[in-house]
Amino acid sequence: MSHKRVTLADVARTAGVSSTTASLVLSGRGSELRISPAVQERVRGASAELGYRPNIVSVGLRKGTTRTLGLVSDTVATGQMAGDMIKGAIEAARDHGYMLFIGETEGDPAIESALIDAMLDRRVDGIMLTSMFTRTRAVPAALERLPTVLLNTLPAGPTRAPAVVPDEVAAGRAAAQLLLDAGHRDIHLVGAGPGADDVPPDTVAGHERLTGIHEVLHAAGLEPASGHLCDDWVPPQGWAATHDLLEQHPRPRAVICFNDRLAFGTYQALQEAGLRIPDDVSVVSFDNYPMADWLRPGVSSFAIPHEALGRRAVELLLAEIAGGPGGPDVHRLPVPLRARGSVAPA
Amino acid sequence: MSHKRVTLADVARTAGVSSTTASLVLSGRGSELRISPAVQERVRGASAELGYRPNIVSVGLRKGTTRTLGLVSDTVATGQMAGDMIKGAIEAARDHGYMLFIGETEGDPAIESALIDAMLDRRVDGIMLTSMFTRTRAVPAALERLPTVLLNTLPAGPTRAPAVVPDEVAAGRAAAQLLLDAGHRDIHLVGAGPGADDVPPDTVAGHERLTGIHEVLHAAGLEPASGHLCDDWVPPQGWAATHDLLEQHPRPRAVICFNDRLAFGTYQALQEAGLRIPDDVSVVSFDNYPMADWLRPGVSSFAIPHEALGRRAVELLLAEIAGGPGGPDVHRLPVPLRARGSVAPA
DNA sequence: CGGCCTTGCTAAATCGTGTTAGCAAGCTCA
DNA sequence: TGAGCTTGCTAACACGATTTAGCAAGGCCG
Repeated sequence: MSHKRVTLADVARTAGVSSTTASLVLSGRGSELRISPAVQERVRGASAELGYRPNIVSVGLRKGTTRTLGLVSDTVATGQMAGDMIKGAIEAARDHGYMLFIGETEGDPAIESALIDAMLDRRVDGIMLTSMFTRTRAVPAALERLPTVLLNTLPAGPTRAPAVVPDEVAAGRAAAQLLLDAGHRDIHLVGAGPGADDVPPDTVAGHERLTGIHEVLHAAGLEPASGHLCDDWVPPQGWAATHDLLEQHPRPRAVICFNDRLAFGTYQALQEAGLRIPDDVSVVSFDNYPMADWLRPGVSSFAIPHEALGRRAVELLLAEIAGGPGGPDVHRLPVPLRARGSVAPA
Repeated sequence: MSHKRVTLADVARTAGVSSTTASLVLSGRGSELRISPAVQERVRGASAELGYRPNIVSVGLRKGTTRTLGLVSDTVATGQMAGDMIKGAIEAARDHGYMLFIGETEGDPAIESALIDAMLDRRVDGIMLTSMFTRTRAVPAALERLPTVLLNTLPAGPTRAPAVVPDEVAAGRAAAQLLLDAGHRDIHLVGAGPGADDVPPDTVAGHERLTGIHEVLHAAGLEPASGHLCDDWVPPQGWAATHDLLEQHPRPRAVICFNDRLAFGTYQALQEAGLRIPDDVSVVSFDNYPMADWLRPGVSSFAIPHEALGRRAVELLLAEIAGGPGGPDVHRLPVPLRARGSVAPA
């Protein structure tokens, strides 16, 4: 608290002009309003010399804009996904001179509402509504008049807000195609399937990945060789599902796991059964967690572009703030394959 | 933009009083300054009826306090650790009516400096300097006059800022003691050791855990049976280190892995060598990643209290903001054991 | 010579709140 | 009865920027 921050009035005094003049010069409207080049130079010099930085709080009061965005998430503690998505958002925001408030609702509507209020109290210029697993949700009424973007989330009802999500259907198609191209015909599913409705509740990813897989298999005149629904996609369930699979089909040749944690369980079960990857069984998976690299051999996995999702959401939000159209478009980002050693020809 | 937000002046007008009176009543100084109960009631009624919420930007300009904190991290994308620590900080902040700016430096001093400036521009009330792996760092001069707390980080030089870190020495002691209590005498180390200086550079956790392990072993008249330094604590290195270990000692009985990712690699190598956990080998580890639960059997691991660290940092910061002492104390939080099935009697 | 335009700058209002100083009315009391 | 006190409230300024309106000086022109 000792040193006071240098204020616009200080700059003006040093340059020997009024603070109006200083403000005009520093906001670039100097020439437009006929401030002489000599004075402009003096103001800029004083500003640089004193190390002047405008007080954004004051600007916020005057202009109603705070160069601040809010990110409302259901949880930020879901490992890599959360981290990368937030990282992308933070970086994109910083690139444009914005800062990010981050809040967490734990799925509680009361907390969410309080959080949104807290952000509105601080006059954020826009808000991103995020979920750490892709899902569908309604947009709170309070946000219909503030620039808003849905991140990793699809709107439940009609809304002005655009959405940014990974293109999971395409990823599902690519996963099935990858195995078909390797010559496999009997493709087992761990995590969801075999029917189109055999997916964990409330998860968009499961539904869309399965849709893509079905599309490609049907086009080739095939059905999944088997499907094993898991309601929580963690290694123990992947292990159990693969265990079931092996009882019905002792020598599977190709498995699609619905994410890398399931794949971890699948690896454990296959290895305990004495089956080698990829020589005996080919495995392909989704998410591209760090774990995909740590399994032996690494599992080929489709990488959700978390960082790009966060980045794109910020860019859409800034466009909306700048007065862009901001239609309720759904932006689907590609989910590229990270090939490792888990797929071999049939 | 359509509906204007309701302002203090609106409340005052509705209640038929001056905005001074409304301000006094709503800030609780009404009785102190002899506003009659009847008027106080009217003001509060009007405020509730209109749904008045003070404009924090304006308050910030007037009082210089924004009810906002900054969290400056080297990276937020390091999985669970980052997420939980940030989650703890966010929740503690919210509990006290504060919001959190989160920024990421990627270890670049220029970005860090720009980030701190951006937060100062927005008049944060205090800043937390965080690292996602425990390390030592200097406090930028710009922060010596703003309330500051180091989170998961120790100060390199003299500073006013207190620090919050996990008590890694105690965790190291407890790990060694756990194996000694189970009757083990030959204890192998994967990730660091055997000598006190055999630690990855710049990591406080490695150094302190090793110190604790040494303390307990020495007190029992023992030395580590072997030590295997890994410069990056990831599964492939854990696998390689354990591979080395098995060449020197084909039948190890007890292993301390310096984190769960190393333990993952150790599991892989032990299982490939046909050794069973815990019947043949006991394994204990640190960090308590989700992965610790996913290994079969789960690995007993010392849990870094990430959420508590974040929470405590916010509490210290708020105490400092409230004018507390804010001495340069180092707060060490306990690192409790999460026992699973990876340790058996010798 | 008086009205009008241009040039180059500034005074003052504004955003929404907190805070200091003080005012009007009624009461007390010598 | 009038000085002084209490009660209950408000006017006005401050925070630090932006923005609107406008002023003074000089030149031009009929």
